[in-house]
Amino acid sequence: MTKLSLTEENYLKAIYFIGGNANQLVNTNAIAERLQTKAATVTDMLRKLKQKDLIEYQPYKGTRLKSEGKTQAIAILRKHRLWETFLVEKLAFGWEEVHEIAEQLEHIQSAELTERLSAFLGFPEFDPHGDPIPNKEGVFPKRDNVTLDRVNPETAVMVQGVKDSSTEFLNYIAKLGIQLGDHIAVKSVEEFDRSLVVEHKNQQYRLSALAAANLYIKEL
Amino acid sequence: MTKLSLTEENYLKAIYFIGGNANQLVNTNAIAERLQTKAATVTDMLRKLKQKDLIEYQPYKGTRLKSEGKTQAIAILRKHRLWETFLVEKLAFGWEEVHEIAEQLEHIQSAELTERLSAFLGFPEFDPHGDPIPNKEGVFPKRDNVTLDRVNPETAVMVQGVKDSSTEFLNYIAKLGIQLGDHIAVKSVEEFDRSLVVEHKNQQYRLSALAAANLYIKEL
DNA sequence: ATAAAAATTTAGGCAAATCTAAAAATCATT
DNA sequence: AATGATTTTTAGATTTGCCTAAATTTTTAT
Repeated sequence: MTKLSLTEENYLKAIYFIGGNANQLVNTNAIAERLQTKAATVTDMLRKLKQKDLIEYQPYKGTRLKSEGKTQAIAILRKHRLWETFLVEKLAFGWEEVHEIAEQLEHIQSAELTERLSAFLGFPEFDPHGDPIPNKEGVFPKRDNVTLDRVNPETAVMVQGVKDSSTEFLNYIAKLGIQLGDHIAVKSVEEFDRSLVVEHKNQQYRLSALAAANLYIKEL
Repeated sequence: MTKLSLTEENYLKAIYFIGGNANQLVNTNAIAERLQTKAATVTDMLRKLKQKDLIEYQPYKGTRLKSEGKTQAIAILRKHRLWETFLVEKLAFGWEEVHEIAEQLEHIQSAELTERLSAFLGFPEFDPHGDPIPNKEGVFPKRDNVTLDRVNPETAVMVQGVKDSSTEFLNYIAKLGIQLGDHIAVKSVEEFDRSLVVEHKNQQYRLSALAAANLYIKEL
Protein backbone atom coordinates (compact mmCIF):
# COMPACT_ATOMS: atom_id res chain seq x y z
CA MET A 1 0.00 0.00 0.00
CA THR A 2 1.76 3.10 -1.25
CA LYS A 3 0.72 6.28 0.47
CA LEU A 4 -1.31 8.36 -1.94
CA SER A 5 -1.79 12.07 -2.21
CA LEU A 6 -5.22 13.50 -1.56
CA THR A 7 -5.59 14.22 -5.24
CA GLU A 8 -4.62 10.72 -6.29
CA GLU A 9 -7.17 9.35 -3.86
CA ASN A 10 -9.86 11.51 -5.35
CA TYR A 11 -9.07 10.29 -8.86
CA LEU A 12 -9.26 6.65 -7.80
CA LYS A 13 -12.54 7.34 -6.07
CA ALA A 14 -13.94 9.02 -9.18
CA ILE A 15 -12.86 6.17 -11.46
CA TYR A 16 -14.39 3.67 -9.06
CA PHE A 17 -17.60 5.62 -8.90
CA ILE A 18 -17.98 5.99 -12.65
CA GLY A 19 -16.79 2.52 -13.58
CA GLY A 20 -18.81 0.90 -10.84
CA ASN A 21 -17.89 -2.25 -9.01
CA ALA A 22 -17.96 -4.05 -12.36
CA ASN A 23 -14.94 -1.99 -13.38
CA GLN A 24 -16.13 -0.60 -16.70
CA LEU A 25 -13.80 1.41 -18.90
CA VAL A 26 -13.98 5.06 -17.87
CA ASN A 27 -13.60 8.05 -20.20
CA THR A 28 -11.26 10.94 -19.53
CA ASN A 29 -14.05 13.46 -19.92
CA ALA A 30 -16.28 11.70 -17.43
CA ILE A 31 -13.56 11.97 -14.81
CA ALA A 32 -12.94 15.62 -15.65
CA GLU A 33 -16.65 16.31 -15.29
CA ARG A 34 -16.91 14.57 -11.96
CA LEU A 35 -13.85 16.24 -10.48
CA GLN A 36 -14.70 19.65 -11.97
CA THR A 37 -11.39 19.86 -13.75
CA LYS A 38 -10.09 19.80 -17.32
CA ALA A 39 -9.53 16.78 -19.52
CA ALA A 40 -5.87 17.69 -19.96
CA THR A 41 -5.37 17.59 -16.21
CA VAL A 42 -7.00 14.20 -16.05
CA THR A 43 -4.71 12.84 -18.75
CA ASP A 44 -1.67 13.90 -16.72
CA MET A 45 -2.95 12.16 -13.64
CA LEU A 46 -3.89 9.00 -15.52
CA ARG A 47 -0.34 8.68 -16.77
CA LYS A 48 0.86 9.03 -13.22
CA LEU A 49 -1.58 6.51 -11.78
CA LYS A 50 -0.73 4.06 -14.51
CA GLN A 51 2.92 4.47 -13.73
CA LYS A 52 2.10 3.56 -10.12
CA ASP A 53 0.27 0.49 -11.39
CA LEU A 54 -3.04 1.57 -9.87
CA ILE A 55 -4.97 1.68 -13.13
CA GLU A 56 -5.00 0.27 -16.64
CA TYR A 57 -4.77 3.06 -19.16
CA GLN A 58 -4.38 3.19 -22.93
CA PRO A 59 -4.29 6.67 -24.46
CA TYR A 60 -7.59 7.44 -26.20
CA LYS A 61 -9.06 4.16 -24.97
CA GLY A 62 -10.03 4.90 -21.40
CA THR A 63 -9.05 3.61 -17.99
CA ARG A 64 -10.11 1.15 -15.32
CA LEU A 65 -8.85 0.33 -11.86
CA LYS A 66 -6.32 -2.40 -11.32
CA SER A 67 -6.49 -4.52 -8.21
CA GLU A 68 -4.45 -2.21 -5.99
CA GLY A 69 -6.33 0.87 -7.20
CA LYS A 70 -9.66 -0.75 -6.52
CA THR A 71 -8.56 -1.80 -3.05
CA GLN A 72 -7.61 1.79 -2.29
CA ALA A 73 -10.84 3.18 -3.72
CA ILE A 74 -12.92 0.82 -1.63
CA ALA A 75 -10.93 1.66 1.48
CA ILE A 76 -11.74 5.33 0.94
CA LEU A 77 -15.39 4.52 0.35
CA ARG A 78 -15.40 2.55 3.60
CA LYS A 79 -14.04 5.51 5.50
CA HIS A 80 -16.47 7.89 3.84
CA ARG A 81 -19.49 5.83 4.82
CA LEU A 82 -18.27 5.16 8.34
CA TRP A 83 -17.74 8.87 8.92
CA GLU A 84 -21.15 9.67 7.49
CA THR A 85 -22.64 7.19 9.90
CA PHE A 86 -20.74 8.81 12.75
CA LEU A 87 -21.86 12.29 11.79
CA VAL A 88 -25.51 11.33 11.52
CA GLU A 89 -25.81 8.89 14.39
CA LYS A 90 -23.50 10.44 16.95
CA LEU A 91 -23.40 14.12 16.07
CA ALA A 92 -27.01 14.36 14.89
CA PHE A 93 -26.27 15.91 11.53
CA GLY A 94 -28.96 15.69 8.89
CA TRP A 95 -27.85 13.37 6.18
CA GLU A 96 -27.84 16.07 3.51
CA GLU A 97 -25.23 17.98 5.48
CA VAL A 98 -22.68 15.26 5.97
CA HIS A 99 -21.35 14.60 2.52
CA GLU A 100 -18.98 17.53 2.31
CA ILE A 101 -17.49 16.86 5.72
CA ALA A 102 -17.10 13.15 5.01
CA GLU A 103 -15.25 14.08 1.80
CA GLN A 104 -12.58 15.53 4.05
CA LEU A 105 -12.63 12.88 6.76
CA GLU A 106 -12.33 10.02 4.28
CA HIS A 107 -8.73 11.02 3.62
CA ILE A 108 -7.53 10.66 7.21
CA GLN A 109 -4.81 8.05 7.22
CA SER A 110 -4.94 5.60 10.08
CA ALA A 111 -6.10 2.05 9.70
CA GLU A 112 -6.39 1.82 13.46
CA LEU A 113 -8.70 4.82 13.55
CA THR A 114 -10.96 3.37 10.89
CA GLU A 115 -11.33 0.09 12.71
CA ARG A 116 -11.96 1.70 16.07
CA LEU A 117 -14.50 4.02 14.54
CA SER A 118 -16.28 1.05 13.03
CA ALA A 119 -16.31 -0.71 16.42
CA PHE A 120 -17.55 2.45 18.14
CA LEU A 121 -20.45 2.60 15.70
CA GLY A 122 -21.28 -1.06 16.29
CA PHE A 123 -19.78 -2.39 13.04
CA PRO A 124 -22.48 -0.88 10.83
CA GLU A 125 -23.04 -2.57 7.48
CA PHE A 126 -25.05 0.21 5.90
CA ASP A 127 -24.66 3.96 6.17
CA PRO A 128 -27.53 6.38 6.86
CA HIS A 129 -28.34 6.51 3.12
CA GLY A 130 -28.68 2.74 3.08
CA ASP A 131 -25.47 2.31 1.11
CA PRO A 132 -23.39 -0.73 2.03
CA ILE A 133 -20.15 -0.22 3.96
CA PRO A 134 -17.41 -2.57 2.79
CA ASN A 135 -15.54 -4.33 5.58
CA LYS A 136 -11.83 -3.88 6.08
CA GLU A 137 -11.09 -6.61 3.54
CA GLY A 138 -13.08 -4.62 1.01
CA VAL A 139 -16.03 -7.00 0.94
CA PHE A 140 -19.48 -5.47 0.73
CA PRO A 141 -22.14 -6.81 3.09
CA LYS A 142 -24.89 -8.82 1.59
CA ARG A 143 -28.14 -7.09 1.85
CA ASP A 144 -30.83 -8.66 4.02
CA ASN A 145 -33.03 -10.77 1.86
CA VAL A 146 -36.06 -9.45 3.64
CA THR A 147 -38.71 -7.80 1.53
CA LEU A 148 -41.35 -5.37 2.70
CA ASP A 149 -44.16 -7.93 2.45
CA ARG A 150 -42.52 -10.00 5.19
CA VAL A 151 -42.60 -7.52 8.04
CA ASN A 152 -45.19 -7.18 10.74
CA PRO A 153 -47.48 -4.16 11.01
CA GLU A 154 -46.18 -1.27 13.07
CA THR A 155 -42.63 -2.04 12.06
CA ALA A 156 -40.29 0.72 10.94
CA VAL A 157 -37.97 -0.26 8.12
CA MET A 158 -35.45 1.28 5.78
CA VAL A 159 -35.44 0.67 2.04
CA GLN A 160 -32.26 -1.11 1.13
CA GLY A 161 -32.77 -2.01 -2.49
CA VAL A 162 -35.05 -3.46 -5.10
CA LYS A 163 -35.51 -7.08 -6.11
CA ASP A 164 -37.14 -6.31 -9.44
CA SER A 165 -34.95 -3.79 -11.21
CA SER A 166 -37.06 -3.50 -14.35
CA THR A 167 -37.64 -0.01 -15.66
CA GLU A 168 -41.32 -0.42 -14.96
CA PHE A 169 -40.83 -1.11 -11.29
CA LEU A 170 -38.17 1.55 -10.86
CA ASN A 171 -40.47 4.09 -12.49
CA TYR A 172 -43.29 3.05 -10.25
CA ILE A 173 -41.39 3.51 -7.03
CA ALA A 174 -39.85 6.72 -8.35
CA LYS A 175 -43.38 7.99 -8.87
CA LEU A 176 -44.14 7.16 -5.24
CA GLY A 177 -40.97 9.00 -4.27
CA ILE A 178 -39.38 5.94 -2.71
CA GLN A 179 -35.60 6.06 -2.62
CA LEU A 180 -32.90 3.93 -1.11
CA GLY A 181 -32.50 4.76 2.53
CA ASP A 182 -36.05 5.98 2.93
CA HIS A 183 -37.86 5.01 6.07
CA ILE A 184 -41.20 3.34 5.80
CA ALA A 185 -43.54 2.23 8.54
CA VAL A 186 -46.03 -0.53 7.89
CA LYS A 187 -49.33 0.52 9.36
CA SER A 188 -51.57 -2.39 8.52
CA VAL A 189 -51.83 -5.39 6.23
CA GLU A 190 -55.04 -6.22 4.42
CA GLU A 191 -56.02 -9.84 4.93
CA PHE A 192 -57.77 -10.08 1.60
CA ASP A 193 -54.95 -9.27 -0.85
CA ARG A 194 -51.96 -8.81 1.47
CA SER A 195 -51.72 -5.17 0.42
CA LEU A 196 -50.16 -2.80 2.96
CA VAL A 197 -50.92 0.66 4.21
CA VAL A 198 -47.59 2.33 4.76
CA GLU A 199 -46.44 5.64 6.09
CA HIS A 200 -43.68 7.19 4.06
CA LYS A 201 -42.47 10.78 4.14
CA ASN A 202 -45.48 11.78 6.26
CA GLN A 203 -47.91 10.37 3.77
CA GLN A 204 -50.00 7.27 4.07
CA TYR A 205 -50.80 5.17 1.04
CA ARG A 206 -51.41 1.63 -0.03
CA LEU A 207 -48.90 -0.69 -1.68
CA SER A 208 -49.74 -3.94 -3.41
CA ALA A 209 -48.26 -7.17 -2.12
CA LEU A 210 -46.34 -7.45 -5.36
CA ALA A 211 -44.74 -4.04 -4.97
CA ALA A 212 -43.86 -4.79 -1.35
CA ALA A 213 -42.34 -8.11 -2.31
CA ASN A 214 -39.87 -6.31 -4.55
CA LEU A 215 -38.52 -3.91 -1.99
CA TYR A 216 -35.61 -5.15 0.07
CA ILE A 217 -35.71 -3.60 3.51
CA LYS A 218 -33.99 -3.68 6.82
CA GLU A 219 -35.91 -3.52 10.06
CA LEU A 220 -34.96 -0.62 12.28
CA MET B 1 -11.64 34.26 7.75
CA THR B 2 -9.74 33.37 4.61
CA LYS B 3 -9.53 29.69 3.91
CA LEU B 4 -5.99 28.56 4.54
CA SER B 5 -3.99 25.75 3.01
CA LEU B 6 -2.94 22.88 5.21
CA THR B 7 0.63 24.14 5.07
CA GLU B 8 -0.30 27.66 6.04
CA GLU B 9 -2.25 26.30 8.99
CA ASN B 10 0.77 24.33 10.13
CA TYR B 11 2.97 27.41 10.01
CA LEU B 12 0.53 29.45 12.08
CA LYS B 13 0.31 26.61 14.57
CA ALA B 14 4.09 26.41 14.83
CA ILE B 15 4.46 30.16 15.33
CA TYR B 16 1.77 30.08 17.99
CA PHE B 17 3.39 27.16 19.74
CA ILE B 18 6.86 28.70 19.79
CA GLY B 19 5.79 32.26 20.56
CA GLY B 20 3.33 31.13 23.19
CA ASN B 21 0.13 32.87 24.07
CA ALA B 22 2.21 35.93 24.99
CA ASN B 23 3.09 36.26 21.31
CA GLN B 24 6.89 36.48 21.56
CA LEU B 25 8.96 37.17 18.46
CA VAL B 26 9.74 33.87 16.76
CA ASN B 27 12.92 33.05 14.85
CA THR B 28 12.94 31.60 11.38
CA ASN B 29 15.19 28.74 12.45
CA ALA B 30 12.92 27.75 15.30
CA ILE B 31 10.05 27.37 12.88
CA ALA B 32 12.21 25.40 10.44
CA GLU B 33 13.26 23.10 13.25
CA ARG B 34 9.73 22.50 14.45
CA LEU B 35 8.35 21.84 10.99
CA GLN B 36 11.34 19.77 9.92
CA THR B 37 12.02 21.98 6.96
CA LYS B 38 14.66 24.47 5.82
CA ALA B 39 15.03 28.08 6.86
CA ALA B 40 14.78 29.27 3.26
CA THR B 41 11.42 27.55 2.94
CA VAL B 42 10.22 29.24 6.09
CA THR B 43 11.26 32.64 4.76
CA ASP B 44 9.13 32.06 1.67
CA MET B 45 6.12 31.20 3.74
CA LEU B 46 6.59 34.11 6.13
CA ARG B 47 6.49 36.51 3.21
CA LYS B 48 3.29 34.91 2.09
CA LEU B 49 1.66 34.96 5.52
CA LYS B 50 2.66 38.57 6.00
CA GLN B 51 1.12 39.43 2.68
CA LYS B 52 -2.11 37.84 3.94
CA ASP B 53 -1.85 39.98 7.07
CA LEU B 54 -1.73 36.97 9.36
CA ILE B 55 1.65 37.77 10.88
CA GLU B 56 4.03 40.63 11.58
CA TYR B 57 7.34 40.00 9.89
CA GLN B 58 10.49 42.06 9.43
CA PRO B 59 13.34 40.35 7.53
CA TYR B 60 16.09 39.27 9.93
CA LYS B 61 14.00 40.38 12.92
CA GLY B 62 11.56 37.55 13.42
CA THR B 63 7.81 37.14 13.27
CA ARG B 64 4.75 37.09 15.51
CA LEU B 65 1.09 36.38 14.93
CA LYS B 66 -1.31 39.20 14.21
CA SER B 67 -4.83 39.04 15.54
CA GLU B 68 -6.28 37.06 12.64
CA GLY B 69 -3.36 34.63 12.61
CA LYS B 70 -3.69 34.00 16.31
CA THR B 71 -7.41 33.43 16.00
CA GLN B 72 -6.76 30.82 13.34
CA ALA B 73 -4.00 29.14 15.33
CA ILE B 74 -6.20 28.86 18.40
CA ALA B 75 -9.05 27.48 16.33
CA ILE B 76 -6.75 24.73 15.09
CA LEU B 77 -5.54 24.03 18.61
CA ARG B 78 -9.15 23.77 19.73
CA LYS B 79 -9.88 21.20 17.06
CA HIS B 80 -6.72 19.27 17.85
CA ARG B 81 -7.57 18.96 21.52
CA LEU B 82 -11.21 18.13 20.91
CA TRP B 83 -10.24 15.35 18.52
CA GLU B 84 -7.68 14.00 20.98
CA THR B 85 -10.38 13.92 23.59
CA PHE B 86 -12.65 12.07 21.20
CA LEU B 87 -9.97 9.54 20.31
CA VAL B 88 -9.12 8.78 23.92
CA GLU B 89 -12.54 8.93 25.50
CA LYS B 90 -14.71 7.49 22.78
CA LEU B 91 -12.38 5.31 20.74
CA ALA B 92 -10.24 4.15 23.67
CA PHE B 93 -6.91 5.09 22.16
CA GLY B 94 -3.97 5.44 24.50
CA TRP B 95 -3.00 9.04 24.78
CA GLU B 96 0.45 8.49 23.27
CA GLU B 97 -1.15 7.23 20.07
CA VAL B 98 -3.49 10.06 19.33
CA HIS B 99 -1.23 12.93 18.46
CA GLU B 100 -0.45 11.93 14.91
CA ILE B 101 -4.09 11.30 14.06
CA ALA B 102 -5.22 14.55 15.66
CA GLU B 103 -2.63 16.35 13.52
CA GLN B 104 -4.68 15.28 10.53
CA LEU B 105 -8.12 15.77 12.03
CA GLU B 106 -7.36 19.30 13.21
CA HIS B 107 -7.42 20.49 9.60
CA ILE B 108 -10.96 19.39 8.84
CA GLN B 109 -12.91 22.48 7.90
CA SER B 110 -16.37 22.71 9.36
CA ALA B 111 -17.25 25.00 12.20
CA GLU B 112 -20.47 23.09 12.64
CA LEU B 113 -18.57 19.84 13.05
CA THR B 114 -16.28 21.30 15.67
CA GLU B 115 -19.16 22.59 17.76
CA ARG B 116 -21.14 19.38 17.52
CA LEU B 117 -18.08 17.37 18.44
CA SER B 118 -17.57 19.55 21.48
CA ALA B 119 -21.19 19.06 22.50
CA PHE B 120 -20.94 15.31 21.94
CA LEU B 121 -17.96 15.21 24.28
CA GLY B 122 -19.80 17.21 26.94
CA PHE B 123 -18.05 20.53 26.30
CA PRO B 124 -14.72 19.42 27.75
CA GLU B 125 -12.43 22.15 29.04
CA PHE B 126 -9.28 20.04 29.26
CA ASP B 127 -8.01 17.34 26.95
CA PRO B 128 -6.72 13.94 28.10
CA HIS B 129 -3.24 15.43 28.65
CA GLY B 130 -4.77 18.04 30.93
CA ASP B 131 -4.19 20.80 28.40
CA PRO B 132 -6.88 23.47 28.22
CA ILE B 133 -9.26 23.52 25.26
CA PRO B 134 -10.09 27.05 24.13
CA ASN B 135 -13.78 27.70 23.55
CA LYS B 136 -15.09 28.74 20.16
CA GLU B 137 -14.35 32.37 20.92
CA GLY B 138 -10.72 31.36 21.49
CA VAL B 139 -10.81 31.85 25.26
CA PHE B 140 -8.94 29.33 27.38
CA PRO B 141 -10.61 27.93 30.50
CA LYS B 142 -8.96 28.90 33.74
CA ARG B 143 -7.38 25.99 35.47
CA ASP B 144 -7.64 25.80 39.22
CA ASN B 145 -4.28 27.06 40.33
CA VAL B 146 -4.30 24.70 43.23
CA THR B 147 -1.37 22.34 43.65
CA LEU B 148 -1.36 19.20 45.72
CA ASP B 149 0.77 20.75 48.49
CA ARG B 150 -2.03 23.21 49.25
CA VAL B 151 -4.78 20.85 50.22
CA ASN B 152 -5.78 19.74 53.64
CA PRO B 153 -5.29 16.17 54.88
CA GLU B 154 -8.17 13.81 54.18
CA THR B 155 -9.08 15.64 51.01
CA ALA B 156 -9.82 13.74 47.81
CA VAL B 157 -8.55 15.39 44.65
CA MET B 158 -8.14 14.74 40.94
CA VAL B 159 -4.92 15.36 39.05
CA GLN B 160 -5.55 18.07 36.44
CA GLY B 161 -2.09 18.82 35.14
CA VAL B 162 1.55 19.39 35.89
CA LYS B 163 3.27 22.66 36.67
CA ASP B 164 6.77 21.37 35.92
CA SER B 165 6.66 19.66 32.54
CA SER B 166 10.33 18.65 32.42
CA THR B 167 11.10 15.15 31.25
CA GLU B 168 12.51 14.37 34.67
CA PHE B 169 9.32 15.22 36.47
CA LEU B 170 7.11 13.52 33.92
CA ASN B 171 9.24 10.39 34.20
CA TYR B 172 9.02 10.52 37.95
CA ILE B 173 5.25 10.69 38.07
CA ALA B 174 5.01 8.10 35.32
CA LYS B 175 7.05 5.81 37.54
CA LEU B 176 4.57 6.38 40.34
CA GLY B 177 1.79 5.62 37.90
CA ILE B 178 0.20 9.03 38.27
CA GLN B 179 -1.86 10.08 35.29
CA LEU B 180 -4.13 12.97 34.49
CA GLY B 181 -7.54 12.34 35.90
CA ASP B 182 -6.28 10.06 38.67
CA HIS B 183 -7.79 10.40 42.09
CA ILE B 184 -5.51 10.99 45.04
CA ALA B 185 -6.37 11.34 48.71
CA VAL B 186 -4.03 13.18 51.04
CA LYS B 187 -3.69 11.17 54.25
CA SER B 188 -1.30 13.25 56.27
CA VAL B 189 1.28 15.98 55.99
CA GLU B 190 4.66 15.78 57.74
CA GLU B 191 5.39 18.92 59.74
CA PHE B 192 9.12 18.61 59.30
CA ASP B 193 9.49 18.72 55.46
CA ARG B 194 5.92 19.20 54.31
CA SER B 195 6.01 15.79 52.60
CA LEU B 196 2.67 14.04 52.18
CA VAL B 197 1.40 10.55 52.57
CA VAL B 198 -1.11 9.97 49.82
CA GLU B 199 -3.41 7.20 48.80
CA HIS B 200 -3.44 6.58 45.09
CA LYS B 201 -4.76 3.53 43.26
CA ASN B 202 -5.14 1.65 46.53
CA GLN B 203 -1.54 2.22 47.48
CA GLN B 204 -0.16 4.53 50.10
CA TYR B 205 3.16 6.26 49.59
CA ARG B 206 5.03 9.42 50.40
CA LEU B 207 5.47 12.40 48.07
CA SER B 208 7.92 15.25 48.62
CA ALA B 209 6.60 18.77 49.00
CA LEU B 210 8.35 19.62 45.72
CA ALA B 211 6.58 16.87 43.82
CA ALA B 212 3.24 17.86 45.32
CA ALA B 213 3.80 21.50 44.45
CA ASN B 214 4.09 20.55 40.79
CA LEU B 215 0.81 18.71 40.51
CA TYR B 216 -2.21 20.81 39.67
CA ILE B 217 -5.30 19.28 41.21
CA LYS B 218 -8.97 19.90 41.60
CA GLU B 219 -10.70 19.16 44.90
CA LEU B 220 -13.51 16.68 44.64
C1' DA C 1 35.96 47.37 17.30
C1' DT C 2 36.30 43.91 14.33
C1' DA C 3 36.52 39.31 12.61
C1' DA C 4 34.51 34.86 12.89
C1' DA C 5 30.25 32.43 13.55
C1' DA C 6 25.46 32.02 13.23
C1' DA C 7 21.12 33.21 11.37
C1' DT C 8 18.54 34.67 7.62
C1' DT C 9 17.44 35.93 3.05
C1' DT C 10 17.99 35.77 -2.00
C1' DA C 11 18.52 33.37 -6.27
C1' DG C 12 17.62 29.72 -9.07
C1' DG C 13 15.45 25.15 -9.51
C1' DC C 14 12.30 21.12 -8.96
C1' DA C 15 7.86 18.37 -8.49
C1' DA C 16 2.84 18.25 -8.13
C1' DA C 17 -1.35 19.73 -9.80
C1' DT C 18 -3.50 22.77 -12.40
C1' DC C 19 -4.66 25.65 -16.74
C1' DT C 20 -5.19 27.20 -22.05
C1' DA C 21 -4.42 26.45 -26.77
C1' DA C 22 -3.20 23.55 -30.41
C1' DA C 23 -2.61 19.02 -32.39
C1' DA C 24 -3.96 14.34 -32.95
C1' DA C 25 -7.03 10.46 -32.71
C1' DT C 26 -11.55 8.55 -32.67
C1' DC C 27 -16.43 8.62 -33.59
C1' DA C 28 -20.51 9.56 -36.14
C1' DT C 29 -23.16 10.81 -40.21
C1' DT C 30 -24.15 11.11 -44.54
C1' DA D 1 -15.43 6.02 -47.11
C1' DA D 2 -14.91 10.83 -46.19
C1' DT D 3 -15.35 14.56 -43.40
C1' DG D 4 -16.96 17.16 -39.64
C1' DA D 5 -17.64 16.82 -34.68
C1' DT D 6 -16.05 15.16 -30.50
C1' DT D 7 -12.74 13.41 -27.44
C1' DT D 8 -8.28 13.13 -25.90
C1' DT D 9 -3.53 14.18 -25.71
C1' DT D 10 0.51 17.22 -26.13
C1' DA D 11 2.93 21.48 -25.38
C1' DG D 12 3.92 25.19 -22.74
C1' DA D 13 2.74 28.05 -18.47
C1' DT D 14 1.43 28.96 -13.65
C1' DT D 15 1.17 28.33 -8.54
C1' DT D 16 2.46 26.21 -4.24
C1' DG D 17 5.65 24.35 -1.39
C1' DC D 18 9.94 22.75 -1.12
C1' DC D 19 15.17 22.42 -1.95
C1' DT D 20 20.54 23.89 -2.33
C1' DA D 21 24.01 27.23 -2.68
C1' DA D 22 25.47 31.77 -2.30
C1' DA D 23 24.99 36.32 -0.38
C1' DT D 24 23.78 39.21 3.33
C1' DT D 25 22.78 40.62 7.99
C1' DT D 26 23.17 40.03 12.84
C1' DT D 27 25.40 38.23 16.85
C1' DT D 28 29.28 36.85 19.53
C1' DA D 29 33.85 36.71 21.11
C1' DT D 30 38.20 38.24 21.28
